[in-house]
Amino acid sequence: MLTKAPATDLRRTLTLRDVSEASGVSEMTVSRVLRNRGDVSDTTRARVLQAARTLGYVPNKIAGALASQRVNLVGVIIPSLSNMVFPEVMTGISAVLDNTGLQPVVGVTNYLPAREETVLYEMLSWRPSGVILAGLEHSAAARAMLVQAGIPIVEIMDIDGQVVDSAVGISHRRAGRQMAEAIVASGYKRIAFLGTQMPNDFRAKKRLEGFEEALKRVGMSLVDREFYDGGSALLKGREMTAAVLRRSPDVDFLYYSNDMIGAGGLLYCLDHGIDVPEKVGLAGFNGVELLDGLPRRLATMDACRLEIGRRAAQIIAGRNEHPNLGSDIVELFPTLQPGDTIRQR
Amino acid sequence: MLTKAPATDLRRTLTLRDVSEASGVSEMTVSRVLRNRGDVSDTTRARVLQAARTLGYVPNKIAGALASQRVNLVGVIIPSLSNMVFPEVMTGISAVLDNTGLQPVVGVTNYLPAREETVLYEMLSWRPSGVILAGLEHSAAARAMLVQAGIPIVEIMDIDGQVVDSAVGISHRRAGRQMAEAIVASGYKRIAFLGTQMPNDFRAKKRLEGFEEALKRVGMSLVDREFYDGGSALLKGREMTAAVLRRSPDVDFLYYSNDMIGAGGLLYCLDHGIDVPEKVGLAGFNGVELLDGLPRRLATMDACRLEIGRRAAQIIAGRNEHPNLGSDIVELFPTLQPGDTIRQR
DNA sequence: ATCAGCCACGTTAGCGGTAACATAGAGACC
DNA sequence: GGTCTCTATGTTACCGCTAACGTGGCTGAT
Repeated sequence: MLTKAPATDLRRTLTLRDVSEASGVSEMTVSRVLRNRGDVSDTTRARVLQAARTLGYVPNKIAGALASQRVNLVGVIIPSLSNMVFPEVMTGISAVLDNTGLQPVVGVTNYLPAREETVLYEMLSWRPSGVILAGLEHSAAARAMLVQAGIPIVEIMDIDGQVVDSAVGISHRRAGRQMAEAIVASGYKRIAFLGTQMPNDFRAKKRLEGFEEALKRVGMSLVDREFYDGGSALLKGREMTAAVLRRSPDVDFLYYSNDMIGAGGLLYCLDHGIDVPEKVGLAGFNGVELLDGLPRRLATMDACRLEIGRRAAQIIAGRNEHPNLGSDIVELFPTLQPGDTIRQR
Repeated sequence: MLTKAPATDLRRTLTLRDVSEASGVSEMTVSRVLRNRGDVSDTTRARVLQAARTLGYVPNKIAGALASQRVNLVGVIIPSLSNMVFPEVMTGISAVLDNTGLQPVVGVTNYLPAREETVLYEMLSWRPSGVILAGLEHSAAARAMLVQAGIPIVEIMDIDGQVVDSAVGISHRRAGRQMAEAIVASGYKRIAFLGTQMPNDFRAKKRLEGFEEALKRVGMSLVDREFYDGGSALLKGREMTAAVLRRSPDVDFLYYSNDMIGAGGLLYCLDHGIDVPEKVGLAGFNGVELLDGLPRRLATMDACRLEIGRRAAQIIAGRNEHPNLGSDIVELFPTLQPGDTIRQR
């Protein structure tokens, strides 16, 4: 005969009632103790905590959230984790949220708008206290959900475009322009662009637009361009650089859409005895920590990633405490770090 | 005078009742349509979907989860995102879970046991369908929670130790041993170790233990060692390598605890005209993609990160579908990639 | 002594869904 | 035609917790 588990199955997950019975007070009092809310005498509090601890009780936030209509989660939607840029944004976000009782929950879109839509839908279905998401370009459905959600929304990284609610970022168009101006000012004449193929990396696209615009203003234009997608960025940087230099031996500057491929290009040039920055200058974008370890410091522009994360989290946290605060648009200004790969005139 | 919002506030978040009223059927039928469960006529289904879409209804998973006692979340607890190793594990996990209706939720511990404990507590309070977490070393409280939780638990990366429930990983001790054997077999005699300071990176520690054990077995031992913490790993690799070569000019092999500092060391050696691998050999650990772009391929050992993520997710998904499946311990075997930085005899 | 006021706790009624069961209506089958 | 079956839908009772309010007992001012 099968042994039926006893009525009080030891493995059944515990509820407030279990703690309440173990400590001889009502469920409500236990709830008050565990949330540190309302008046409870010290002796009762101690007894309840003791009971909860020995039982190994873990509150059920699902029930709590449903009852209180409060969820301490903040959705964070980013295109990629392997990028090295978003982990730093996350660091900024976590640093701020850690002091607020709010908690970030990450979703990754892989630069796919359709995926962004489903990730957003999933997140909103958990009724978070706010959403932080990268970029200003979203599908119509996603935008509608964001507007409808009735919670603070912060779009990060970029401010060149229309904002749903709040935003923290830099102008990538301006960043591209600034880099072009610096390159031109250093006397480079024949400039090539090497970048990502991804049609949905709108920020890289805007940088390129700004870059070309600034060139055009002084009567110049790109002499070559090369795109890639997928694979090891460092390796791709080498390969693309080789391809461009072979095809256009007379280029004197290589502008990369990110530091990783720029680093690959730099290593390639050094390997092949190309005089950097005299014969060929190089620049990337992002200011990733990795660059510190390269033989020469690549010219780049800091994308303010940590600060973007921090400010975005502050907006969410602020709106969470003071619900009638308005929306907020914060523009940050990246600084150009010339490094050792742009000629100093 | 202030305009009071009308009774039917348009910004109030929608419920099943709203959809039910808009489509003229009961809440239950709406619920069935939205979950694709149970019999619903095609005409009703179409009407309900239409209503839900035009209203912009987003289901409340909190209520759904409470009622159904089912949560489609899988907690994933990892030490760090900036590491380059965990993003790849995540890729493996996501790839498998995407086909199961389960969804990963990431928590980061920064290699702090106390933080692991709180992250785990937070996660369990949402009653996920499973937990995947890195490493076998946990605080007593964390271990107790894992045991109590009554859900599938998969510890990943490492299998040298005691498993709570299921595990997928490699033996880091063996990996260290294998690398030492390969190095010794290539004729190197004076070997130094360069690694992380972090007292809680137990896997790096185990690799070193295995490494030293294998050396000891052939009557050798490390001639020098150097540790770091924080900062750009690539740069630290350079600095540590410089320090070791200055202090012990006669070393002929540098064993790094990870590829990133190994890459820094490699760049340093190449910069300084040191003959690699004849005068000095180098090896790292992990098999990160980054290495493909370096001037020379660093010797390393693949940590099977993608596969670890996949297998772990499979275990969770399997247990989720067939609750009476047992626990499972999967050992994977990393392959040594000699690259160009170990002498070939 | 009386009673307001407060403290420490208990009671009640949901939160927004879903499981489980109930039920009306349309065929199917004898 | 009557019973049976099946399909499409509705009803009821929770899930585990918390907001809001209720209450007994003690304190201290009057």
